[in-house]
Amino acid sequence: MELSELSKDLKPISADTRADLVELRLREYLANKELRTGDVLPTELELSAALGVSRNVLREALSRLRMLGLIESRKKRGMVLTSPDILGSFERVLNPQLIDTTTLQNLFELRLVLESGLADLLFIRKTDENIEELEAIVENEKFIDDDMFRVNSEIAFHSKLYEITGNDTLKRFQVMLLPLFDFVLKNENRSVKSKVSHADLVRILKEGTKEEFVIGMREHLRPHFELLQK
Amino acid sequence: MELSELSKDLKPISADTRADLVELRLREYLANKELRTGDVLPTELELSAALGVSRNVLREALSRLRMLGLIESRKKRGMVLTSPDILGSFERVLNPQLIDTTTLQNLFELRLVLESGLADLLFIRKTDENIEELEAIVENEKFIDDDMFRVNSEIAFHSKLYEITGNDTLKRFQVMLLPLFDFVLKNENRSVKSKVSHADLVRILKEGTKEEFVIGMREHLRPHFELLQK
DNA sequence: CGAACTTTATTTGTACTACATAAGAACTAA
DNA sequence: TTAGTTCTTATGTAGTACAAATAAAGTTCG
Repeated sequence: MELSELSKDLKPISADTRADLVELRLREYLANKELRTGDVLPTELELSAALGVSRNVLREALSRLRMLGLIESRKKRGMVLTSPDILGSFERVLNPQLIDTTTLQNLFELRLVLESGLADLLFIRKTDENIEELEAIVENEKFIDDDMFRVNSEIAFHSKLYEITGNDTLKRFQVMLLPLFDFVLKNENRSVKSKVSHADLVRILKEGTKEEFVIGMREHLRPHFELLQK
Repeated sequence: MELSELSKDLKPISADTRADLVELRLREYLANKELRTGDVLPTELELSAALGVSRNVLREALSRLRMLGLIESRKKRGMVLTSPDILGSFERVLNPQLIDTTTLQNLFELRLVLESGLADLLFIRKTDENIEELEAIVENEKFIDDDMFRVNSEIAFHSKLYEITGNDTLKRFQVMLLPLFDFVLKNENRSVKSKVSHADLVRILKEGTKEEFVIGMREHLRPHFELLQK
């Protein structure tokens, strides 16, 4: 049984350190007090006194919040709340070597779900310029013979799709997931080709309907989904 | 201009503290040494000596890695690498009050993209039991008169869909996003009803084809997408 | 000899002190 | 009023000390 599966039934006994508790309390404090971006927090001395912990422990907790982008601290002025970078923390954790296989599988599925669902956003946000860029990528593919270049082009095409959505969060998310799927991409080229090519997708995006694109994209991704069914 | 937009062009000057640098170095260390789950790290004293910082600073950095779930530490034995909970850090940051409006919008779109793309996974993983549960939820909706209960049922239905995918990461992600969209759900009921109801979706899932479901789900979500187009 | 128990050594967890550094705030002088 | 200086305050960093837990070594007794 996978570790991630197991830990659902068998939660680790709460060996919480003071820093863990303080971090929790601080986040509760931020939420309950309904503090907003720009508001200033009490000083470290006040906080550590109120919480009954050493400044040391408090700072370990604050260090975490600082990493998450929840707070920034400036000398003399104190600490201020900031708008966190929601993907920043995610990025730090995406080490393929450490993520268990179940989660990797989940993320791969997640990517397929995302790409299947892009159609509507694409049709809302597409521009002539975007489509030309896609066409350029497809045009290049004709002359590619090398496997590595083919993978790169594969990535370029799908990346461009995300870009067209105009959704930066989505786009960043995709970029972060890319390195996780190196091994998948390597198998990809040897597996059966889709009936629907990149060129087909671009044509549909340019002249077809959303419905056609949804079907087309699903067909394009079909080989991946078939891998899942085993 | 939004803060998140601005900070792309105008990156904050690197006021990195020692803890920031140490955190970075440690993550590089983990990646470059190709350490894996279960491997043990040097002791705090060794690390702080090697990095040339006080144990204090080192511990602030370690505290971050511990929060991310990258490491766990046990007395006497030292620190061991662990498989991080990739969504745990995400969860800590999802404070609706702090997330800027652009990102909130992006996340809302992300949710729509996900639900549009669920079809394939649903058809791969659906079971008779699951469908019965969906039918039960839909059956209940008939007798609901209260707005709050309606919202809850709306949530229950869509949550169940995620559940059927059998993808825990996806499911957890959805649960985490829920509280962000309270305000959207409140408007939702007042907006135009979809032509495709929950009952329709269940029927398609039970007896129809994937293609029909994709179209149906898109139609069901249409009111939301129309809000985006403004 | 070996199993149960005790001691030791080591490593993390917490607290406290001290001082450096930056920067707002208050004050002073032209 | 303005420019410059000093004062004050809050964070950043270092170091020491000790508590707590526990793996490992050592000891006792059957």
